[in-house]
Amino acid sequence: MEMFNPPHPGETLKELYMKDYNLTIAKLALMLGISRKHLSNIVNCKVPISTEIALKLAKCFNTTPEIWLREQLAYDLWHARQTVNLDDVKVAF
Amino acid sequence: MEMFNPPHPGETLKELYMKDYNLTIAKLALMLGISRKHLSNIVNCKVPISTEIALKLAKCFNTTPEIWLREQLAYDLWHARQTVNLDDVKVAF
DNA sequence: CAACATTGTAACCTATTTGGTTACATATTT
DNA sequence: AAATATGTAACCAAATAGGTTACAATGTTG
Repeated sequence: MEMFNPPHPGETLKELYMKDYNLTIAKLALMLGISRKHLSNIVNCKVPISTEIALKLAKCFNTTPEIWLREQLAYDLWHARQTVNLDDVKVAF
Repeated sequence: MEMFNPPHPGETLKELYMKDYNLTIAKLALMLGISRKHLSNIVNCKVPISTEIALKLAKCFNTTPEIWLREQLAYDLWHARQTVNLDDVKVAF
């Protein structure tokens, strides 16, 4: 159970990939075939990376789609822990 | 990249957990605090396990939520690969 | 067999999410 | 100053997650 707020994969995309390849949001959006607005929302951590977009990133940057989705999963899970109430869930033993 | 259709986590839930603990769909739904219909859809592989439900399963069966979500991820990814068209995605190098 | 428990599913509903377009104002570079 | 790049608002559409209620079809068991 992670103690600290894991990074949003959009941050990784921006800092580790777009920076290295000198890609603007507008250029990369075109390359991926998604809207500039949506990519902007991704790199600003406003929306999650979907399975479909993970596949596109994977092809574009020659990664696995899993690295994007596992980072998204960690991010989502951390935030869900802060909000989901489990008090009424019964334990099975 | 997995060659074969990975199992839906609902199958695991049914075969490995509900069977062991002798839980019916109706009983477990109550314990988790979700509707019987929704749990039925999960164990019949009709709908995915959400982050929230993974947290509930984790508390109920004393697992990590990750085991449910990673299995879901593998399932989703495999199916997305069969449908998402990546032909128009440009490679960044 | 009769009674009961369990299940799948249909019909319906609501809120949220994913993604798009267009337009405009603000940065940031050159 | 001109050109480029960005954030974001106002829209919109399709899909998703999850709920309720009701009913028919199973299984199970006294």
